[in-house]
This record gives sequence, C-alpha cells and structure tokens, in this order.
Amino acid sequence: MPGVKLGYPAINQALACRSTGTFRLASFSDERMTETIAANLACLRRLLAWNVEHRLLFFRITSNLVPFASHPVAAGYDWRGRFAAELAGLGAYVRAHDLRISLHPGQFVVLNSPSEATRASSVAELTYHADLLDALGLDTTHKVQIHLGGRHGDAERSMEVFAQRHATLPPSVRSRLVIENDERDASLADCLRLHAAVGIPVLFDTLHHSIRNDGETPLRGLDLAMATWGPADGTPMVDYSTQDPARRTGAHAVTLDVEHFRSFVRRLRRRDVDVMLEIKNKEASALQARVVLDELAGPGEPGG
DNA sequence: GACAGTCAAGTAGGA
DNA sequence: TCCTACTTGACTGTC
Repeated sequence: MPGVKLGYPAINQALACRSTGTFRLASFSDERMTETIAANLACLRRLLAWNVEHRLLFFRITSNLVPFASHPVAAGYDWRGRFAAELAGLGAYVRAHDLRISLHPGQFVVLNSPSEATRASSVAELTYHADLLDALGLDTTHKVQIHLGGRHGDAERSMEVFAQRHATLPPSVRSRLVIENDERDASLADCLRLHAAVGIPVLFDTLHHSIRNDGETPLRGLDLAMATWGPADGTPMVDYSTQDPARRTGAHAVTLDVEHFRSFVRRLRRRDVDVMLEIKNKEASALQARVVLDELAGPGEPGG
C-alpha cells in the first residue's frame, strides 16, 4: 500500500455546513441559485481544509454543488463564469495539497436508455460533471464514476448501446468517465468487457463484487480492475464498504468494520490504490481507517 | 422548532 | 401495480 489516499463521499457530519444545499425547482431564481452555489462552494472549501488537516486526501464532491446544473431551467445561468474565481481557487487548493477528487452522478444517468430524452439528459448531466472538473482546473486523474444504467430486457444489447454512446461523448467527459461494477446491471466481468470494447477504466467496488461476481476472489477482481487504468487515469480508485447486517443485501454499513478494513489493507500489499469509504457515518469511519493505515505503515512513515 | 410529505430525472426487483 | 432503493437526504409547508 504505497501511498493509499483515503476518502469519503460528499458530506462531513462533523462540520456545521453542507456543500449539498439545493432547493425546489419551483423556487428557482437567479438569486437563489447564486446564494446556494456560493454557500456550497464556501462549505466545500472548509471541507477540503478539514480533510487536509486529517490527512484524508480523497474526496467525492457532491453532484449537487451546482443545483439543477444540467436542467433546462438553469440553461441561462453562467455558473462557470460567475464563480470562476472561487472554482479556480478550490482547484488550486486541490492541486497544492495533492488531493484526489471523484464525482458520482445519480441514478438518472442512463447512457444506454432506450429513451432519447433520457439519453440526452444523461449526456447533459455528465457534461456538467466534466465542466465542473474543468472549471476546477483538474486533470483526467479526477474521475466521474457511473453504473451501466440498465439492462432494458437485453443485457448484451444494453452493453453494446453503452459502448456506442460512450464513443460519442465529448472528450472531456470520456477522458474522465469510469464504470463501477454493481450487483444489479453490470458485474465486474461485464465492466471488463466494456473496458475491452471502449477502454473505459473499471472502478472496483468491494461490496457490490461480494454480492455479485463470476467467481473472482476480491483480490483477483481488484487486480483485473486495476489493470484497466492507464497513466492518464492516475492511481486506480476503489470503493470500499461492507454489508450492513441489519438491512437489505447491498446496503452500506453504518460504521467501519475495523478488523475487516485492516485485513483488506493488509492484503493490498504493494498495490497502489485510492480508497473511497462508502460507510454511512462518513468522516468518522475515514478517521478510523486513517489510524489503521498509519498503524500498518509503521512508526515514522504514515501511510499516505 | 418539529414534523411529515415531497422532491428533476430511471430502472429493476420485490411486495 | 405499486413501492423502494439508489450516490448524499434536503427542502418546504403546516402545525
């Protein structure tokens, strides 16, 4: 585990601010948009500083940072122009502290949808995510992760459609897009086939793989996924979680299973990955995981 | 201030 | 056929 960067998604429960602020579509106004984005960016700045202070160098920025960014209602709102200075400042902070950023658009991004309207809104949403990374001045090692979308009654065809549409995406989107295995639509093997077809890197999700796989052990699965990341993609990203025993299959645990995580990290050995902790209690688990990494790195050499 | 219903968007699976 | 979950609950009207 040479320099594992640890992270958590979107929200820091220890801070008294949220970068996920939004409003109802019916409440849309130029003023509301401006005040919400300004508050979200200010909170994001605090969040990143908190992360740096606690050596959590991987962070998933909320897709809500700019509410309704890909919705027609906001088509005339130039958020990139109005907040250019703030966004550039945030990006400079990310680069100065060697932070890693990811984004995870919602379930409404369905690139292979049979509906033309859904496909178009999906492309618009992905373009917003790429625009955000562009506005931050971040390179193609900062990623946008999505799932296959749906099977639409024909799993083979759905992957073909995904591949075809992937090829038509704007370069700024395509260069940042990665696909994550899930337990419903696309197993790791499916994602690897997509990689073979269009070159998209595969983000390995430990929990989803434990639920749905084709016999690959977790480490074998991880190695296969890691091999899909090229130099321009940076260190492979991994989503780490365990099953919440009290909830439905696939539900993320509320707290970190420290022993499970320790075992996971030990088995990484020399593998270079950045780990996103998809644990419900957010930064609290990330701090625990940080301790585990430091312990395993030994005295005098904190583990990245 | 607390609470409950609702919120831009799609899809599959379960009740 | 309706409800739920998802990546992250958050917003808003009512009491």
